[in-house]
Amino acid sequence: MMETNEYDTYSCPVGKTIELISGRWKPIILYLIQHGINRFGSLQKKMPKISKKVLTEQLRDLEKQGLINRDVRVSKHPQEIFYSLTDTGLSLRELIDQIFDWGTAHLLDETSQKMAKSLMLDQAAK
Amino acid sequence: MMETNEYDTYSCPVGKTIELISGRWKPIILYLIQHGINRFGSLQKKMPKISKKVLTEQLRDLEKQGLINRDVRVSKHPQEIFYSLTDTGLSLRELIDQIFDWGTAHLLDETSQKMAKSLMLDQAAK
DNA sequence: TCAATAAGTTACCAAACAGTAACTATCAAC
DNA sequence: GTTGATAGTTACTGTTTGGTAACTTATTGA
Repeated sequence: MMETNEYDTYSCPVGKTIELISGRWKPIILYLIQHGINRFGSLQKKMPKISKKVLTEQLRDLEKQGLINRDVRVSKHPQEIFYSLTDTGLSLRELIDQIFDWGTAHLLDETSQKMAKSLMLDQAAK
Repeated sequence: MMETNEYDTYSCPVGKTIELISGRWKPIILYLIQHGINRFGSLQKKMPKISKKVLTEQLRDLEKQGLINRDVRVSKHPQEIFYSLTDTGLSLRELIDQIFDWGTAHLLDETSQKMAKSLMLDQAAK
């Protein structure tokens, strides 16, 4: 077997996958969109600490990466924009759930444990 | 059910888990250590593009995070240092394998596919 | 016509992260 | 006492990421 294998970040599927969701807010955004929070404004309300600029950036990224769709309804009063998960985005969410499970099992401080519980109720009610 | 849930990156177990492995080289380092590449020098040989500084930083990080052990053998000629996975590190590797599977299934360019095949041989031979 | 709402954009700033190149410390063998 | 190996450290630089605050565009309803 080849002993001279060389490893680089550019050819590592793990690194590339993590890149997809390593924006500070991306896992949360994917989670919220999957749960029907699909407007710019309602996403902002759920994440009071994110700025418009960064929210726009991360949404554009996710769109470019093929994880979400951006649909404009021009027919309405002020134009309305709806975000939704693509198939790839949905399958990635399943992976993120596994990451979530590992995290709640291994990272034990009070804040994240509290969060974990409230999220798990949501998961159970899916 | 509370509709006023607010989401923040500091209380998200997914974000925290991803932080553990979001150093540019960390998934690869964990992979190599698990496969017996456990010396500073041999790690460097497998990742020719990493600098000593960054390799040191990432190893120190992984140690602080409780994912690897750093053992010094002073008895020997030039002092020898051996890295190994902790239990947490090992369980994280299993998660990383799932991320790996998702990545190889969904990210299809030639370089990563080539890499994927060679890594899968290794996995099969575990 | 003027305020309100939705969904941004722009300019600017600070911290985090990755990288290069040169230098260091320790010991053993020659 | 100098060379070579192992495992770093230091100083400096450049890029990426996230953040603030103010401004913009389009449309509708009072």
